[in-house]
Amino acid sequence: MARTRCYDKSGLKKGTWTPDEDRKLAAYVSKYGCWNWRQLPKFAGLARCGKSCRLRWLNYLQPNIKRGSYTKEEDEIIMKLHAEIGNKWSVIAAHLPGRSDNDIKNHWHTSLKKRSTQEYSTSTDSKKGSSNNNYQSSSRKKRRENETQVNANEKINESFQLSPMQSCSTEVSSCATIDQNVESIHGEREVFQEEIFEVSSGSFWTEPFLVDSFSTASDCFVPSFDDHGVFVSPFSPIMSYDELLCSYY
DNA sequence: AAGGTGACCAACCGCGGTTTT
DNA sequence: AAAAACCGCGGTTGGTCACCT
Repeated sequence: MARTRCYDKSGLKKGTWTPDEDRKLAAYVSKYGCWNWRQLPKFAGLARCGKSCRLRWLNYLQPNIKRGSYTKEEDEIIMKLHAEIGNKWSVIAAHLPGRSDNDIKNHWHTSLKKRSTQEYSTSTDSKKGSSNNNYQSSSRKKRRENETQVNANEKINESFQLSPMQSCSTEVSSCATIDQNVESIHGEREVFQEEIFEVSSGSFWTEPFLVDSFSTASDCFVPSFDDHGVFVSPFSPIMSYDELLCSYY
């Protein structure tokens, strides 16, 4: 499913994340936390925008993220909550541990929405006598045009039924077992040959960024500075490659 | 076998809200 | 108080796979 690689005007990479990028991001966030998404990619050695990093972390690299098919129970919860609160994916996600809002949103659009409209139409079509299935169009473009129309209609309906609810999406920073996530996503464990990332700017970040064995939550990092504004390093001395592998395995 | 279409999913974009300066 | 920076959310797009004709 590789998206074509491309770079935008400012040289930031777009498109599919590579295993290497995942490792860098996972390692960085697990070690230092996400104290500033916009700055993070620079220090993590990634040519990505902060938004992209945040999305990747929240949806795929975060510990305990659940991938794969939805259980019947999960489907029911989504259907029920969606009927109650509409497209509040982050709220719905909060009720489904391990599922990201993006994932739930995709799941809704690809399967639950159809089911939902089918159930709706079976309950009303006995009177109307015709199908309102919007997936009959012959081309993707037409289908999307139809979906846009459906969405507009849904919005009108939702505006009458939405109740205010606070977003409670969790900002992460549990830091365990990131490497397992990366591994499971890419289906392989690659030997790390380039674990030490030299960071180019500033006294703070001239410390090399070391991907170690992905430490625990307590290691999450909040930058601190001394009285002179000089960064106080949380880093331990650089490990040798052998030490690194030992700690990793 | 090849082309068309639907389904799925990863990722980008724009906007609004919140926090910081 | 205002502007800028940042964050999070929801909508949308585009690539790939699988199935059908």
